[in-house]
Amino acid sequence: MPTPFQFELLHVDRHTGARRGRLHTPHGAIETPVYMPVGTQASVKAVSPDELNDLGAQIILANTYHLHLRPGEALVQEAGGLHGFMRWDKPILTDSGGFQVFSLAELRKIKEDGVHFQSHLDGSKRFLSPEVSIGVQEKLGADIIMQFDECTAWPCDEKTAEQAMQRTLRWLTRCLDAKTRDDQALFPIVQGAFFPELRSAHAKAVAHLDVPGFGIGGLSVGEPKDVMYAMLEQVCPALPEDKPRYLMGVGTPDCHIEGVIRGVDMFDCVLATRVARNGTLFTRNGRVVIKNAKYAHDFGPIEEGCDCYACRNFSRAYIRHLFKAEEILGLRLASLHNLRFLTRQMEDIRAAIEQDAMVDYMNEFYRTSARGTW
RNA sequence: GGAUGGGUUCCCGAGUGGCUAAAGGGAGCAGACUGUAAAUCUGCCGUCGACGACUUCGGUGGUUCGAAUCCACCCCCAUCCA
Repeated sequence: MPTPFQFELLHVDRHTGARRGRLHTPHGAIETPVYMPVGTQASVKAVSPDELNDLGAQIILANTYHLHLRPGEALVQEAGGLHGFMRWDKPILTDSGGFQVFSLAELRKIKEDGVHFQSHLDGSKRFLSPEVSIGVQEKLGADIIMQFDECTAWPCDEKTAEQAMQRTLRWLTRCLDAKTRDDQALFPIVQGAFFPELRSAHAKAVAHLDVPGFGIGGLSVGEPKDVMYAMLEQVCPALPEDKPRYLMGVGTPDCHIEGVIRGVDMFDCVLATRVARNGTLFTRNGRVVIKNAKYAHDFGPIEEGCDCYACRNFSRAYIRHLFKAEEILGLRLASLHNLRFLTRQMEDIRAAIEQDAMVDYMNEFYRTSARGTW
């Protein structure tokens, strides 16, 4: 019986170093590399837990800040935690609210003690700190919880980056001190913006800690992809091999591949579901904007050979019609397809790593959808 | 037959002498979206050899330096009265 949150490194691709692993949690094991759908408000938008299960999702995210505001962690706890509340019995990861420090920039004020927010719902003043975030996350009851961090923007000057990094480090100590449950895994988050020295320094500063895994934050916030990849090359080698690495907020299929070959094990991203709701579909040949007139008479599936519910049953022409007519089924089908696309991508990546064939997988990927397509 | 109100760019609908190729909305077309304030947001939307030119506001003729806007006649639509 594996110890809680044990990470088994099952295989490393001989040519790229891509990792095939298994992370144990109280709600089951997660095969890595993994893509984790995002359900900010305890719901992956437009998709039911059964559907997530059917398309192969292993773990989903929820958000501390949003659930703290509504319905409040006390209610979720009363419902039996997130698992009981949203009827998802596989692993859940909650983000700490750190990203909202970044994305709700106009509505917050950062201090050493914590961050004062003005609620986007009713304008009321709210406060989030390492202690508050951990307290909320313990009530929400996810399997993996994240430290409260300070995420910086692109571009970012070095002084700001270092201050945010140092603060994130100090906040980590407070998060670890505030933590009381031992059935939840707390991941530190590596910051450092786009400065290689800061990135590796931060990674080294947390690498020795007795924590079950690591988040890599502050990336894919607008910087060129090559910059992000360069940062991963600083961070991953500095982290212990026997712990999972979670690249937060990424992303696109090509970023997943580039992340995996640099040693990333876990990814999450709203892109697939957001873009789906806006009518963009992922295919092996790149994005398909289904609303475009050229699909009006296209009676083939979104993607030939795709095993998702949408592709098995409906045509591009029909889904385009649903979007034009603003029928809710359209965005549901698109969401199901994109989520299946990414979960299948990870299934394929895992299989490729096991056979030391990650290079072949990558070459085939870039053959059908050239760099820049995404 | 009479009265009244109307006919505006694909549709609806502002505009009543120059600042009007003509508000606004819809439709249409295209783009964006990476730890979700997002079923959202942005752009285009008369034509062209396009920082300029040309053609448009039911039709014809007229007034005027200048008209979708004023005048005359005609055509059509709606409602009401006979």
